Amino acid sequence: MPTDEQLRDDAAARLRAAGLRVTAPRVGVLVALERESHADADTVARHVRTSLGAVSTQAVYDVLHALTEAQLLRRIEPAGSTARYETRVGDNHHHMICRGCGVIVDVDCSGAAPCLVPAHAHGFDVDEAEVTFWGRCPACQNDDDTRDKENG
Amino acid sequence: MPTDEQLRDDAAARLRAAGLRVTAPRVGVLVALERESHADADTVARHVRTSLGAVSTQAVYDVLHALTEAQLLRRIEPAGSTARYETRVGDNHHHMICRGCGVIVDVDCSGAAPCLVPAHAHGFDVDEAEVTFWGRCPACQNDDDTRDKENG
DNA sequence: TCCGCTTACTTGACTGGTTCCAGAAAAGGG
DNA sequence: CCCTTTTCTGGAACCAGTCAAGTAAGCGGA
Repeated sequence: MPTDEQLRDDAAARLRAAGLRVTAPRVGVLVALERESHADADTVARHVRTSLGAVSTQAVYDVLHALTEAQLLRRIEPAGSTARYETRVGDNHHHMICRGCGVIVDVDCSGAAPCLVPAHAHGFDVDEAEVTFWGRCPACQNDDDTRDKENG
Repeated sequence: MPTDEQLRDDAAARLRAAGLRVTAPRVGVLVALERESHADADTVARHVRTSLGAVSTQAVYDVLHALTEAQLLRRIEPAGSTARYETRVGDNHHHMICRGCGVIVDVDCSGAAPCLVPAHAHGFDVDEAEVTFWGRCPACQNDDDTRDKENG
C-alpha cells in the first residue's frame, strides 16, 4: 500500500504530464480514486473533503470532467447507477457488476476476442467494444444460500 | 409494414399472454416502440399522445416499468443517454451506437462467443454479458469526410 | 348485463444527480 | 513578483425519474 504522499506525488506528475495545472482538488480526486476505484462523484467528493477540508461539489465535477477529458480518468455509467470513475485508463478493460450489492470489479479483456467485432457492422466504424458482465458476487451468493435455507 | 390495427391487436395479445390488463396506454406504448425502437420515455410519451390524446407522463413511466417487469420490453441505458426501450426481448442481442448522432442499431450476438465468459470470474455467478459497440454510423462518417475537405 | 374488486391512470409536488452562471481566487510563465 | 489564464465558489436551475393520494377503468363472477 503506497503512502498518501507517494500517491499525491504520482498524481501531480500525471497532471503535469498531461499539461494540466497541479491543484489540491485535482490531486485529491486522483488520490481518492486510487484508494477507492469505481467511486461516484459524491463518494469522491467525500473522500476529497476528508483529506482537504471544504471543497465545493462544483469543483469536484469540474475536476472529474477535466481529468476525463485529459484521459487521466475513465468514466463508466453502469445501468441503474450514477456515473463512476476509475484511474485505470488506456487498456480498455471491462467490468463485472454484482446485481446484489453493486460492487464493480475490473476484468481484463481476453485479448483477440472474436466477438469484439460485431457480426454485421452495418457500415459502422467501430472504435470501442464495451463489455459489462452482470451477476452476483461471492458474498451475495452466500446471502442467497442462507436465505434459501431459512425459507425452506 | 403492418397496419396500426395489426400492431394493436398483436400488442393486446402479448399483454394478455403476460397476464396483464389491456389498456389504451399500454397498447399505445407497445405500438410506439414497434414503430420506433430504442426510444426514450419522452419520445414514447409523445408517440402515445399523438395516437391517443392526453396521457400523463406518470402513466408512461408506469407502463414502461410494468412491461419491462413482465419482460415485454427490454430497457437499455447507454452511457450519456437516458433509458431507452425496445420490444425485442429474449434473445440477448447487443447494440451498436453512433457517437455522432446517437442512433442505436441491433447487433446479433455472434453465438458461442468466448469472450462472453470473463477470463477471471473472481467467484462471480455471471448471468449476462452486455456488449455495446461504439463508433460512427455511415452518415456521420460522411459528415466527417465533408468537414475534413472543407477545413483542408 | 351489471357489480365490485383490483389494478391502472391522473395530478401535483418532489428528489437526486448534474450542469450553468457570474464573480472571486490561485497557479505559473515571463 | 505581477499578470493572464485557468480554476474554484456559491447559488440557482434543469431534467429524468419517483412518491403519494385520489379517481377511473378492466375484467372475472353473478
